[in-house]
Amino acid sequence: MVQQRLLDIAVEVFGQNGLEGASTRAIAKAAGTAMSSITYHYGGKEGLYLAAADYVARQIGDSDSQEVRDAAIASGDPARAREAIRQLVVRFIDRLQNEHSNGWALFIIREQMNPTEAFERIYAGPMGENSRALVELIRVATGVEDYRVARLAAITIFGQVLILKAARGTCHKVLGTETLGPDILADFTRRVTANIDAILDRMISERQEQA
Amino acid sequence: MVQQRLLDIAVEVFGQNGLEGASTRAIAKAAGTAMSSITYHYGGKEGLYLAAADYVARQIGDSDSQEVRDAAIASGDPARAREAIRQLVVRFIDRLQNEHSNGWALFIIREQMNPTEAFERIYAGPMGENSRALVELIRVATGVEDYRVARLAAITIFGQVLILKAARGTCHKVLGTETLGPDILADFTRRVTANIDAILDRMISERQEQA
DNA sequence: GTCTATACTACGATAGAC
DNA sequence: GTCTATCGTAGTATAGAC
Repeated sequence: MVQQRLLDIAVEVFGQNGLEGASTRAIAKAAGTAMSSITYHYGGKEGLYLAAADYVARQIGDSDSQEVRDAAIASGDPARAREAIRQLVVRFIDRLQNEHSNGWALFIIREQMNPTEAFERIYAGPMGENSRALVELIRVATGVEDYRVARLAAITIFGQVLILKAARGTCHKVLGTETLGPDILADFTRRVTANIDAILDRMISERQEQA
Repeated sequence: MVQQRLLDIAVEVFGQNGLEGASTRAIAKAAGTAMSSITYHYGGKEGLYLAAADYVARQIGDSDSQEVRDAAIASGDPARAREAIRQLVVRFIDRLQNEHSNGWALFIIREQMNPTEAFERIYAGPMGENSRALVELIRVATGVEDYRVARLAAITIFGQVLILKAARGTCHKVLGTETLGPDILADFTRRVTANIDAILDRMISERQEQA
């Protein structure tokens, strides 16, 4: 299907070059169609960009772990919540490792530099749900009720994972490797999950001190 | 001076729109000069881009804390190293809060998406020194000798700070605010420094368990 | 629906006046 | 050194054939 091919390639090219850096000619050619089909199907470059954003928003979804998360939140059990956080993060790292991730990951990061309506659409989907779920899981796991505290913690946890894509160059330089192989990524995952454990424990201590 | 104005604006515009998204016409106009002066002084758009990268590389420098770091590393004192890490991170957050930071911060993040020689130049300067210093400080603070462990920890620490700029849109959404005011940033700084303490403690435990 | 033609705009580079 | 004028190229959009 032409539209599907256009979307796949659009996410890739927009993610790599941005809205202005990408050319509709190149996208159409890579999709094996004429440039005017972009106008026909999406009304133009910006329409394709927004459609690509919607497509990305859908791709982020991860129905498997959603049930685990919701159940953990509903249970109110700190141990289950902590395990759900770990699972959420590990799955996210795995998906970032996937070859297809470069497209949508860069698309999202790039979009946040000059936010347009595309980001609103992306965040309106599973990405926003994941964020809110992470905050709730942190509250359950630590007993911290203050939303601001939980939200800030969620951001620092998310940042530890995101840097793999957002500052890939720095990661390569620091690690002294050209590529991030499976062994390094396994160590990285261990580091992040251990960090999360340490942070959650610290938050519990903070809460108890305050009381 | 024309060249200085050109560099300042180039960093801003390239950071916001990227190499291909930016137009030399717009940069020249904002700098109050003719477009051909870019050709004259820098040989063209790419020359200006590289010059802007060098300019960014210089701006990152922070001679004040450099001495503190080097002294802490040389001392071999875990407590001093830990304090130096905290100072390094706090200063970095402060500088990210600065209004001028949007230019160079986005410039660097964007450059890492499609790395060119510009990133090599930036990393060859204070940015690389800071990275290496952070790794060494972590080794001193925790007693961990394995470089890979220290490097991975450095990346996760850096990521917690970087997300403020790399995923600003998500931060705003999660926190439910349009801007990150000083009070939120103060809480954020407290969260990150507490996280670092917790992570370093955890690393020390890991080392002792392994022994 | 899809492609080819073409119109129109904006870009970067360059030449030349001063 | 700095500006104006101009060229060639590449971009998006659009009209019209099929």
